[in-house]
Amino acid sequence: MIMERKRMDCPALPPGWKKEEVIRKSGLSAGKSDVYYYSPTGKKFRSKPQLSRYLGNTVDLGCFDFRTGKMMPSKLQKNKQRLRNENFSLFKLFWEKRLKGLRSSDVTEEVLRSMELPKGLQSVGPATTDETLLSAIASALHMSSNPITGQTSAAAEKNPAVWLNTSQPLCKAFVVTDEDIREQELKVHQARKSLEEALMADGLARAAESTRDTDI
Amino acid sequence: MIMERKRMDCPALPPGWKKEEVIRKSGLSAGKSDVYYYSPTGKKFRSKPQLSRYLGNTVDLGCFDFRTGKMMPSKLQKNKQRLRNENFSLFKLFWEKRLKGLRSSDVTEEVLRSMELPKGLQSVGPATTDETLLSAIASALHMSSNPITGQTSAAAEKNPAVWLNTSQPLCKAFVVTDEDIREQELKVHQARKSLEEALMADGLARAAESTRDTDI
DNA sequence: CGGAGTGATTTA
DNA sequence: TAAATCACTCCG
Repeated sequence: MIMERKRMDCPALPPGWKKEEVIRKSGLSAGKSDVYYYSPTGKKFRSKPQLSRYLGNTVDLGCFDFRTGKMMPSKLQKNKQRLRNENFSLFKLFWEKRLKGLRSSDVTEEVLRSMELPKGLQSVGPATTDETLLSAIASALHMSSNPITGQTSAAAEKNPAVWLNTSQPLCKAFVVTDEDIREQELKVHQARKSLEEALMADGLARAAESTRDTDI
Repeated sequence: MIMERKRMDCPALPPGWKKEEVIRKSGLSAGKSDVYYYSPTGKKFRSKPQLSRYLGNTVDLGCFDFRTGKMMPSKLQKNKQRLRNENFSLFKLFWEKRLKGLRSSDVTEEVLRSMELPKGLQSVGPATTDETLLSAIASALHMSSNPITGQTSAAAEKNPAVWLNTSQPLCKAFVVTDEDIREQELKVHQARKSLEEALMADGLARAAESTRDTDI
């Protein structure tokens, strides 16, 4: 008599959490298994996202392998990398959109309002802090002194957050006159200068310099 | 209003087949797209190999480009090359397996039974003939006088037909004594000699020489 | 348990 | 490196 559907203790989770593995008996996926977790109160969890939402910051599931129920340190590196990339892309989308809409007359006001980061930026991953994002901002301000061609891939339109050419701002490829160039450069310069001032005034630039993620 | 996820007719396939392109919306691969095909009965196909297996010899997908859904005559040359290589690898898989199981006492009998090629060898690609395979056999008998290391890739286990190191026989990397080597060499020599005799006796060697694929 | 959507792996 | 295939997750 085989004992299936047994709820096992799961040392990687807080005391009282149980893990269960159920083998599929028929169909195309016969032989595959589903893994479930049960909270101390008996609530059932069917996926890692569901588990993460429930546990929140009380447990870091970054390197938790849902299927085995064990911590896999190897996963940590990949997750960190992925989160950083997502943050960075989101930041650029956000920032370039801001710059694009600026006119020189309202740069300062705009920059100040920019300090409220959009929801998407704030909610990416449990380990994400405003500090990390601002660090990215500070970095980005100093890294591009190259020719600007704009985004050439059509994919950028559909999914700008990921498909941006990371060395180019968010705008389509364009043809411009010399006057256009001067005008645009002025706007960008003013916008950047104002942002830097705003950052300094707020003490945020310092925070950005001393972030824990030093390997960006 | 953008129309996504629309199943389009695909003129390159038989009537009733549809093609669909779906853009990935999130995650690391956001912005990339997946192409699917649907048979007249609604079955979904997610890759060219899967499609090929289903259509078998009823449609020649040699120059079919899965992503665009169109026939690309330029692909033909490459495919011919690839098919030949696959045939060749399949042959070696087959033959080395035969040799591996031989004992010197039953070499001749084994060789004669080997003339029935296994199904996998006979059904690869619409243009494949026994003649082509026998040509490959004849070639292979005379081309390898190199050090033998065996197959080192773990992938060879899963997909031997394609992933064989084409300069090495089908066996795992091994450690052997001098005696092992002499014993094995004897077996291989005898097996090859017997095969050559069998080929000659059956008139197959001639067929192998005059195959249409002269550019192997 | 199915299957669309996405990650992971392998290949050219 | 990017593209193609394959495997898996996750939620209905």
